[in-house]
Amino acid sequence: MGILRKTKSVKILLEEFDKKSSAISAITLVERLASELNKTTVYRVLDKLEEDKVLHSFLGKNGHKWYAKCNGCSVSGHQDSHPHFQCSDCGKVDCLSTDVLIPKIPNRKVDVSQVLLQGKCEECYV
Amino acid sequence: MGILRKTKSVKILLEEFDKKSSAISAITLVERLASELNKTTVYRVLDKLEEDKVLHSFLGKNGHKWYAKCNGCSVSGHQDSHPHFQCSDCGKVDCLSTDVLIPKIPNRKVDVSQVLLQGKCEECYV
DNA sequence: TTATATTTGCAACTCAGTTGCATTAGTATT
DNA sequence: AATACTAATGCAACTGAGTTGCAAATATAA
Ligand SMILES: [Mn+2]
Ligand SMILES: [Mn+2]
Ligand SMILES: [Zn+2]
Ligand SMILES: [Zn+2]
Repeated sequence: MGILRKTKSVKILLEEFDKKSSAISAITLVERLASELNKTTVYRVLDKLEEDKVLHSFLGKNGHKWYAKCNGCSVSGHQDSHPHFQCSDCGKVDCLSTDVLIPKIPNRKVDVSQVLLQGKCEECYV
Repeated sequence: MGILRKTKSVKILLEEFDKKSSAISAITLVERLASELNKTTVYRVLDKLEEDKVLHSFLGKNGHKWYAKCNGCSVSGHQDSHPHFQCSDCGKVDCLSTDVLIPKIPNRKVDVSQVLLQGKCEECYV
């Protein structure tokens, strides 16, 4: 059922995602907000913001959870199947708008695709 | 430095991968072999078999570790950047030989790509 | 202002994976 | 075949991301 009330926790978390457009790991949010919010609350609010399609989540290269703002998404149409890029130098993670075409796989029906690219980001790329 | 000795543990683990060609999660191996091998040993031998390019690893949809036999890989040329497919029905995970083409990403240098597809496998696909 | 349900904090838990260390067992040498 | 050497193993304890149950706090509607 998602977010029902505009609580302090919701506002604090949304502010973090307004500050910059790149993705933020749950771990980072928990430690960055440790003085204001409880760990459990952070995880629970992130969950609900995802249900509400305000954020979307994916797994980074260690299998840890990352969240990013949904861009072209509404409740009617949710577009979270884009690739993500994690910089091996600075660790920054971004949503990519470039489409990765998944070819037809023989004898299989593909429903979901997760693409995580790694390399150097714009700032770290000499 | 990888595997140096042909121990009982190495043989037991390699047998599991000879039985069938699909990938096996570390969790499954730990519990399946619990009566013969210690959990720590399973993880350590898997690590070394990967160093030796006998196996390769990747993360499944929950961020848990999976291993599969390397097919066209030698020590000189290791090809582990193929896509993987996890069946949402039966849970089976396979290496795919179909190539997923990663387009050029503006201002970024892509070194590694992880592609995990989910859907129905050949047996579960009606 | 009161009533009600949602949200929060806390502490304890889960579980995949790791680490330190003493013991065991491959392997090469005699 | 016995010895010495070192890698590999088992065990127990640990780590850390994420979860759960429950009582207290707080947003919202009446
Ligand atoms: Mn994204
Ligand atoms: Mn594979
Ligand atoms: Zn970078
Ligand atoms: Zn299946």
